[in-house]
Amino acid sequence: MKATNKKFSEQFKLNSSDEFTAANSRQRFFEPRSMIKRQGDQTDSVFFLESGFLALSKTAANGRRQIINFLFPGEYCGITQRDYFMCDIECLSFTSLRIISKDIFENTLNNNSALMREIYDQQIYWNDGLEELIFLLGARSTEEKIASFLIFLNIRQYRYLQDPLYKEIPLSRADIGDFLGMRVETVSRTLSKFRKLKAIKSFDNNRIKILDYAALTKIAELEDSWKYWDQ
Amino acid sequence: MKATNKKFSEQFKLNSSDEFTAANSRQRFFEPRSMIKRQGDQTDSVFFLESGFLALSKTAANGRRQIINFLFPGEYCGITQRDYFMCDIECLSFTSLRIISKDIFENTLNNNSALMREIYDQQIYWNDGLEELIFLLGARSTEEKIASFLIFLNIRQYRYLQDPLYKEIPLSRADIGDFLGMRVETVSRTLSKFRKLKAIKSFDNNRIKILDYAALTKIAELEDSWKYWDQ
DNA sequence: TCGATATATTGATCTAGATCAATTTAGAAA
DNA sequence: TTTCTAAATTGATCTAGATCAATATATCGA
Repeated sequence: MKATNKKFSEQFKLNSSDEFTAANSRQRFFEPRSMIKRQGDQTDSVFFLESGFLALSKTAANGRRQIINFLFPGEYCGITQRDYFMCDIECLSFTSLRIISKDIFENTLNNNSALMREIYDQQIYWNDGLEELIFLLGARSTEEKIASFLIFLNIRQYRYLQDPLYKEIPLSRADIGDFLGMRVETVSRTLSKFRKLKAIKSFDNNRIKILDYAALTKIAELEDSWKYWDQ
Repeated sequence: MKATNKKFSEQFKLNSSDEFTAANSRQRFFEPRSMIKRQGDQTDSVFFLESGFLALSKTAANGRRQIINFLFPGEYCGITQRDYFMCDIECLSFTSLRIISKDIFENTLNNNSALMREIYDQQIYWNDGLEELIFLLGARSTEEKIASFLIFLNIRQYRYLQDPLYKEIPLSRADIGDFLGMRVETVSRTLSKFRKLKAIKSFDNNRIKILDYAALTKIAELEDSWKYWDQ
């Protein structure tokens, strides 16, 4: 696995994946829109995303779905104190995943302080991001949310878009709405408006290109804190 | 400090605070509503909350305030990869705080794997909570949000309410609104409604007692995942 | 104790965004 | 290619919750 994963770990400086080899974990591939785990499943394994994009989402009893966050290559998921997953873990694109049993993950962590430190740091980073999201989902209008979201995705995707392997994450209007807490119609209307303003263009299927970054930033009323995402 | 803090660390099984003594940190006391840090301040220290309750909040350019989360005794705050705080850190009650310089915190962490593990675990727990919050703030109606919030606070406060030192967190209607993303009037109206249903009663100042837990749970449409908070 | 000031409650409107509905456009299958 | 099905767009209403406004209640200082 060290060999097959080398490209990603080198390119994105993700060393920790090297700790998990064919000997103590297994690799699996998924098609777009397939489910890796469902909410309520036991948290018996931890996942390392080698390539592709994931969405973590939870569907309420009334049928409304909330996307909690997106996962990018080089990130771990399934690290929790819960006994059961609170989210569906869903593939948005073709995905290559390393599956590590919870026990082995815990053991490796306890015996390798460098890895512990690395995953600890990633956890802090993830935390910072979740706080930003709570702010985004809270006190903001629809237009601000969508503008912020487009910038957010653009920044987080940036390094992958340099790679010929990757295209934009294929998100439906419903996905965007389920993330930002609004209906598809509202998403569509807002995107149409941005299109008329020449701030974005959409092409192919579900792909959005930002034409006027400054205009979007202005609509989003983004402030200093967002520079956190910019690396 | 080991001595003065003994009561809390014993009672709530918070050992890690013992790592930070008068020799490598300092204790400070705050009045309700005082600001410990403001958004934009440098992240030069980490805080350990010995007693009291804190709110982390961010105010947008347009004046709207979003409370990101609440902090309870025994929790750390200020652990971030950011150079500047994205939140105000505000006291909701009388507060006793241990202030640890970032450098010392980092050093101690790197030289003490048990402490690293403990803070790592707390970070995971915090993370789980943030994901729950994103769901709460997202796809839910006003009544669901407020009912969920009351239960959420009740559960998280439970162990402190056993202690004669503590009363309910003194939250204004504005605080609740800034957390759940609604206006004071809406909070007030919804609480009045719950009061008429005999689901809650309010007394003293800002204090709310749940009379009919089952009714609130029903309104909140809470599901399994919330048992996570219940410990 | 009595004002003075801040917060909570309740009522009357207004509006952003949800909901309902009708096309249009895209993608997949034959 | 044509046909079928799903997603996106656009328009017409409706409504939950915001906003505006008027008391009421609580807190604090003199």
